[in-house]
Amino acid sequence: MHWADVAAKSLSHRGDTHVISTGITPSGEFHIGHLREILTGDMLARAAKDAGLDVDFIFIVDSADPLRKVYSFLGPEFEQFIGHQLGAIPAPKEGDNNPDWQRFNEEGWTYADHFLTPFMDALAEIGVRPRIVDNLRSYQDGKFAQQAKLACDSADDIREIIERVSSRELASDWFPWSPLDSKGSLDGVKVTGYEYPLVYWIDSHGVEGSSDITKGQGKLPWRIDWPAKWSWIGVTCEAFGKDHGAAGGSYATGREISTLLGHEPPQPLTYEWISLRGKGAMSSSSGNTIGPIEALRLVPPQILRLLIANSKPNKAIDFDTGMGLVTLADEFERLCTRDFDSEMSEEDISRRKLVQIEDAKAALRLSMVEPGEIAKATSVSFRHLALLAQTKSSDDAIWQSLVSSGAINEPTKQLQDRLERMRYWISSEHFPEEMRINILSTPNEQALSSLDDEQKAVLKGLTAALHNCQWDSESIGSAIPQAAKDLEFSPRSAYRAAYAALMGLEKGPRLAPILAEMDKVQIMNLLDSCCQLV
RNA sequence: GGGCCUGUAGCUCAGUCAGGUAGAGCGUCGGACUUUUAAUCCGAUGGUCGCGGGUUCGAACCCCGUCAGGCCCGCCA
Repeated sequence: MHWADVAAKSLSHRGDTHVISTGITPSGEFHIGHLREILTGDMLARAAKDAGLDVDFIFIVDSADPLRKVYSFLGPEFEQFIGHQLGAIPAPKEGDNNPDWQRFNEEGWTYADHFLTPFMDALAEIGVRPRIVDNLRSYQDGKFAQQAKLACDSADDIREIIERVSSRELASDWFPWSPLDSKGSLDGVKVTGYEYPLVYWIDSHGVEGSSDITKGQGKLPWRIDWPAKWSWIGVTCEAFGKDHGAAGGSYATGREISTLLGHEPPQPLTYEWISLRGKGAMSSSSGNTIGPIEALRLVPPQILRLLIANSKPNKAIDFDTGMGLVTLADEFERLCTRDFDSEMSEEDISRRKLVQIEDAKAALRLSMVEPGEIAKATSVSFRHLALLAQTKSSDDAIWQSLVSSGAINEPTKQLQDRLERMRYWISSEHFPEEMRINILSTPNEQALSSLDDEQKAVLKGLTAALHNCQWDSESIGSAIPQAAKDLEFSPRSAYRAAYAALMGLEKGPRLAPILAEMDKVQIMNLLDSCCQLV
């Protein structure tokens, strides 16, 4: 059974109504690692709905978290906001990346909005539409009031849980509430007393004050904030990264604190990280990232979904924006054309085979942008489209080629969309070299020397034929095989010779349309030089 | 130091929970397509299941140990 269906089935044993949650801190540019968080949750939510459960899928935006430091993508003026909540400070402004006070004051446009909005747009395109829970607003609206009171009343119990489970010692003045100081920062504030609903404090400037825990004048520390959310929202299942999932991590303390707060801990689903192939783990601060938005400009959303659907959550994904993406995309096409039901009804099918077919079927179902959407193959592989996009200058020429070869009747919107992404991909640094069409500028002697006498002879005839040939795709296309036929050889020898001379390869893509797009004089010079060498 | 995850074909991974003849895709190789050849179709190739013990009629799977990689026990998807 597919991992999402397994998890959904396990959820069904707990009850019929579920709140499946995910959460991310909008501290910087989102990357596809974050996409795994939310897609894991989305797929689980869909699987649970398919299993007949009543599901509310939510995305908690941790806008109450403080700015930790002045990241490399921020202007120096952000120094003043360290420790301030992401949903309460201005966004970086285009240009100098310093705080955009104007938009902040006029529209209330915050740091959190700035990073969240493009991510939400990408999510919509990928078919993920969770209910958004803004954490800062929830605090301000008093949603945390009851849990915050319980936590502060049980400060000693919570301290005991965290110290025991994470085997870490808490400071003597530790308190389960982080008040905002006189300047709006959560850093360097010492709690001096508590009398519901007020927490008394003294800040790093020596200022004293009080914080009302029912009105969001501060927040719960992360390890309590999380279970408190589970409690007031009623979360029954949450997908989270392996960092939270390890023994002693925040889930381990969270589940005990959750019980203390009177809420049954949610069913966990821990997932592994995504790294960029050859570049190690994704990290916003090192700039080693690829955003969901950029990934979407390369491939259609279904393929991004397949990336997640195809890997069990506990498997690390090494995201490859080069050949790996071609393989993934072609696999998606293949899945679309398969008839799973007839495959499964085959006689004498092994249990192992059956599992494989089931998983493939489920992965495809979960890869659809719209739940329940029927997969339709485009009948044009990524590989083939990459080739066409490189050899034809206009889109119309590509559709013409595909129609005349019988691959399609007309360019669908899906195909047009795919071609657009393909053209962007080809122009990007991610496009793999081995897919790129390269016509040599000087002869490749090694490739030429591998030709046999027959092929060498054909090369000369071919060169002569092309000299006299009209320079269009059709004429070139007939001149190449004809050169071999004139010498009573198989057309294959002409192609073999042409690839060796023009590209230094044994085989390659359709030559005629490529040559037709190129300068005849340049090609003929290359071929003439080759003829002199053989 | 304590704990979690991962290790299966050249590559990406199923299969481990409920032990029963080692699987898929990609790649590679071969064939077919005689004006196309990175396409498509057909076929083949490929693994001491990290290593060592144990339990069992039987172990990739269960148990013990061990090696390697990643991660957690401040913050992090």
